[in-house]
Amino acid sequence: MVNSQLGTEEKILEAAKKVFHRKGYEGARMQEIADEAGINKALLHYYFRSKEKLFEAVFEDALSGIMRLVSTIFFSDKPLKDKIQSFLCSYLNIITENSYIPWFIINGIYERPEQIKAIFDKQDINPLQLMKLLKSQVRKEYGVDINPFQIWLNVLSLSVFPVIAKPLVREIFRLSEETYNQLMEERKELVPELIINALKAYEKGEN
Amino acid sequence: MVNSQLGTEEKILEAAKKVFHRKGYEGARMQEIADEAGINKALLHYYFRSKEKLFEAVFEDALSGIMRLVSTIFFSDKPLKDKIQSFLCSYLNIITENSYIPWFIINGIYERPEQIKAIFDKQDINPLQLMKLLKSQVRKEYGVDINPFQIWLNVLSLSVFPVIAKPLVREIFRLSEETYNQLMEERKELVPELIINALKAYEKGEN
DNA sequence: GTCTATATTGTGATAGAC
DNA sequence: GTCTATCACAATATAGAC
Repeated sequence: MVNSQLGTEEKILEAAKKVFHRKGYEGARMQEIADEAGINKALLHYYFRSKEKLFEAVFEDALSGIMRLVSTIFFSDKPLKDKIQSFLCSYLNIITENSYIPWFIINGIYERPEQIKAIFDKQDINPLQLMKLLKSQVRKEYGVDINPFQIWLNVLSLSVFPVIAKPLVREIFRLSEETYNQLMEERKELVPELIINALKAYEKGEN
Repeated sequence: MVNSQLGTEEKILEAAKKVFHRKGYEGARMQEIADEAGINKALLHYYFRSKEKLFEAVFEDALSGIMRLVSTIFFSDKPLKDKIQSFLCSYLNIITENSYIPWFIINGIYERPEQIKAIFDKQDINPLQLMKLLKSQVRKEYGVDINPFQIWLNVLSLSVFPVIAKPLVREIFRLSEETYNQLMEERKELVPELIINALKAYEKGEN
């Protein structure tokens, strides 16, 4: 049950986030969202018309959140290593309270590719700008020319995958919640070093 | 429509793979599987009794495939870098024809945690054995003591995430299928180097 | 705006003929 | 073993009272 201080629309949105984040579009049930919000199904349709529209609102919220985080950090003027570390820390802290979001976003494009593509088209942040910046920053700080998409894939992979695969990895190796969180904590140092080391190695190889 | 040379049970299983891999449990429809197999719904139940059981067969197949690949490569006696590279190459080649499998497996534990845990319990390969081997191999080859889980997380992250996130990344940056595949091809060299560089850097730092 | 009741369709599963 | 027909129920969505 969601905080009853909120207006009805907000209550619905908060409930919908909880359910969609956890179950995805196909797995989510309007009834469950209504229960979670402490209202009945009819009101969901009164405010959002359809499951599809409600999902859209939830997805847009999650997407804009992560995009805002990325652009705030990576369009700043800190050294690259600091950016990567800030991103990782902020990301992991957000995820602590909302660990289903990364899966939810990736899952979205598998479940509803057309709808999600339309949502992306509405975003105003230009991701190619970020790649340009990344490329020039690497050239300036490390004196090497590297495909920025590869660096970005590395950053995302090392940051996001361990969060998404957490339930699976925990099950495979029988790791406690605590043990796994400890691993993630260590990665806040380890991942930036890994990526920067690679750039430095490249730097030496080039000269 | 699946190859009509196969027996009915095999036809069903192949059709079920196609549909479940692509849509997951919740998104899949028994009707669609029947159509894909060129038979009717009743036969699905005749052979597999329920959607749950059919899903179980498909999931076990996918899981045992990837586990067999991992253990074949990592329990061999090649140098670590060769193992990582072999894994990445084999993995990416398999994925080329079956690009939904990584998502399907991770998604499974979000959609059906209890069922998937039971399937894991039936697997006979011991993953902790692999971590022990990894740890001792790193100590022998690089003279450093590192938490093998971190190394393994890095290998998996850098190999698997770019496959899972492919539809999303392609959409965000408007990359063609061809361009993205080219990126992946480059990673067959890039990723092993990245991981090995990190170990070498650690080696120097320790001495 | 919010509720109850209901329409409508989708979907897993089974019965029973052949 | 395979099919058609159908059940039983779940799920989205709407009608209409208050």
